[in-house]
Amino acid sequence: MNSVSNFVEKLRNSGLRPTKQRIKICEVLFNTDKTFHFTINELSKIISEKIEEKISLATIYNTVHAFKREGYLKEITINSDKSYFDTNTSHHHHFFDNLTKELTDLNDEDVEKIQIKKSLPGKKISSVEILVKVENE
Amino acid sequence: MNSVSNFVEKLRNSGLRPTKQRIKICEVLFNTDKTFHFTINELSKIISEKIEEKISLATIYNTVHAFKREGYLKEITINSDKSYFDTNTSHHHHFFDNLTKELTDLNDEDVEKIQIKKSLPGKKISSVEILVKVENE
DNA sequence: ATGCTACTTTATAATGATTCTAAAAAAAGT
DNA sequence: ACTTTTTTTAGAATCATTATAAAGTAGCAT
Ligand SMILES: [Mn+2]
Ligand SMILES: [Mn+2]
Ligand SMILES: [Zn+2]
Ligand SMILES: [Zn+2]
Repeated sequence: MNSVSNFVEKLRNSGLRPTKQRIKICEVLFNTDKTFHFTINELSKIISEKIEEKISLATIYNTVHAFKREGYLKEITINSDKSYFDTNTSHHHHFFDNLTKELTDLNDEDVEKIQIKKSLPGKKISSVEILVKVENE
Repeated sequence: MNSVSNFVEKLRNSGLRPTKQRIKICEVLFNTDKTFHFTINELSKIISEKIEEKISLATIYNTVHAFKREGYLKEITINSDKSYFDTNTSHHHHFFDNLTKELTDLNDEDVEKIQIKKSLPGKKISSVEILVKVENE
């Protein structure tokens, strides 16, 4: 489904030249039918496991941030400890299990339409995101 | 409204003895009718401006975290850059203006009841929080 | 293809928030 | 007053992230 030409397009759109390292990063991020959540460190580990040559952290940070800027990745903020990224770029929400530290998608359709009855003068809403924290029953 | 005896109670409930430094921190946090949002660094600055003697960062961190643990403060996570705390401990949501970095309360009553139509097996919801990002009109 | 230039990668250093440490100070207990 | 426990504090350690600057590579024009 996602092939090198697709990665090249994503990189170019993000203002990045398609280098060997960046293509490798794309393979990990986009060469799957399932979307997933990751931290930069996890991504770095996945890359070093799957790939013979190592990619420096600086390159990974730069590439991930460029993709985020362009909208090919979303950043999810749960707590101040860690920054999570998401390859699911559709508008959606999250469950977070504080015990297992697991993030689960909560699709927009799975939430009754949210009505905000307050507004701020001179401001308009640019996004509404819900974080549902869960615990064991 | 909030006086020293009230601060002493909050400290004791949080497992802390009422020392001079901790009472000063309470005065900044709780000796006001308005609730507010702050970062630890901002709190540290406010304290050093309002008070002759200086309180070490370690003491401020420890005290704030003890209050959070006990529920006298809430932590609000907007992005991974900074950790915000909130003296408003009622269940509520937030507006965040990414330009001004300003946080504004959005009361529970100002949001139409949220219905989550999906559930995770073996898990129950412990909190639902909404973050509304705003931008200039 | 060759060379020129701009972009990229990388190792390493810097930064900044938070936490840890251990010694001095303060408070509590006897 | 003396002893023990708790607290404060300065400074060190840690850890994620960002910056730097030198060496490598890609794109483009000859
Ligand atoms: Mn924290
Ligand atoms: Mn970021
Ligand atoms: Zn997601
Ligand atoms: Zn608030």
